[in-house]
Amino acid sequence: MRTRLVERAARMLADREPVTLRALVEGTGASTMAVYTHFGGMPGLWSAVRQEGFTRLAARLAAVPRTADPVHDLVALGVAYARNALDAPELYRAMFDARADLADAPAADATFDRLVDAVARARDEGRLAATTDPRALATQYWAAGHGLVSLVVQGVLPADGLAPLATGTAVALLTAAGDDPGRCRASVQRAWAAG
Amino acid sequence: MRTRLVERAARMLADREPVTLRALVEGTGASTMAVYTHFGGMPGLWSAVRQEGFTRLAARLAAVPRTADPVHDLVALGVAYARNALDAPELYRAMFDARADLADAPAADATFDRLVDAVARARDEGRLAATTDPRALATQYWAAGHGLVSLVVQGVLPADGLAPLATGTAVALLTAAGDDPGRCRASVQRAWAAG
DNA sequence: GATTATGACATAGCAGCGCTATGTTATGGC
DNA sequence: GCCATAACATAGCGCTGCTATGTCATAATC
Repeated sequence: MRTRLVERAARMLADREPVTLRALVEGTGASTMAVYTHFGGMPGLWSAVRQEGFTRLAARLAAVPRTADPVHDLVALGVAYARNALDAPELYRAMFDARADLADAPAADATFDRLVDAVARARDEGRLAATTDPRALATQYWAAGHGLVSLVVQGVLPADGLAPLATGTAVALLTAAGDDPGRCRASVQRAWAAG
Repeated sequence: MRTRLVERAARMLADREPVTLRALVEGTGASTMAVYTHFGGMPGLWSAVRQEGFTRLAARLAAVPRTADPVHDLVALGVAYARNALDAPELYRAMFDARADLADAPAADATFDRLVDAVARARDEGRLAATTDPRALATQYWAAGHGLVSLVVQGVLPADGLAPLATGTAVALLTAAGDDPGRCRASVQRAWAAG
């Protein structure tokens, strides 16, 4: 029942239907109380929906294969992140909604650690400078990607402009971290072509 | 009356009070109808609040002095942008709220053009490569800044981590656009120290 | 095996929300 | 002087999330 409600909320979100208490339980056979017994209320439901969003994102990132090129893999994570967001824009907005509870942070941290690890690997394999702080670079990388994706999801930037902007920013951040410009650009473009 | 309601909404937003129709008009002497005669409803009020937010941002950016160093000025715009957001985080969130109407875009475009002009100047004065597309670089610059500021405003990133992350990203983007790394870093750090 | 405690469910109704229909009043043009 | 118009107030609608209360099935206890 719990999972059914969360999945229905995600479906309604994707269908751009307003997710209200009564509309949510309608069709499930349950009454409005189900939301309170399982989630304690609507904020609890939204928290569960965000967790679901991060779970789906984690699955996407886990599906990104590890190749011999760590920079390519790093960018491939970004591409998967962007595709995940654009495939379910309303869910992405819910994940980063202003009313989001910071208690949901662990779910986000797990996916972020995947990014930190990818940066650390690129550094350890010599593509990035040895002085690179994986956590700091991953944060810059993520924040830049989040900014671009947010603006696209919101309709401020056109979706077809995302790829060139994201590649430009990725190349800038990674070459600043010590990667060879030509090699970096090749890795980045290969990752976007594959995604 | 119009301006009074908008300013009161901004004040309530800053005070973290929920901005509801009845709470808004209470204390102004007006009734709930005032919101409908002046704004056509709550969405219209929010639109006006966002316009007010962009107006204040434009005033902040206009107050940034023009110096002999175009890269310094470019970063100074970013610093002013960040300070504006952190001084009124709820207003910033409202400006980029998911429910924001794209019809409010012109107000945002005006402030964005200020950034494009600053990039174009840096290019024209030889700090950035002649092939630099001011609009594209400004978009990357803005998206990265928006991503960082959004995460800080939301509490995901600590506020004291903003400066180093932002300087790192700015240096990466600007050196990738052709600026001399050492000179760029000096300009960036000077702008952050001044702001 | 009967009893009781517990959790999940349904029903009804609360206060609050944005909004609208209707009535009132003040201002400006003819 | 008359009236059109805009701005205001009042009352009430449908909806929201939520809670108080009642029902019922399951499981543990003696």
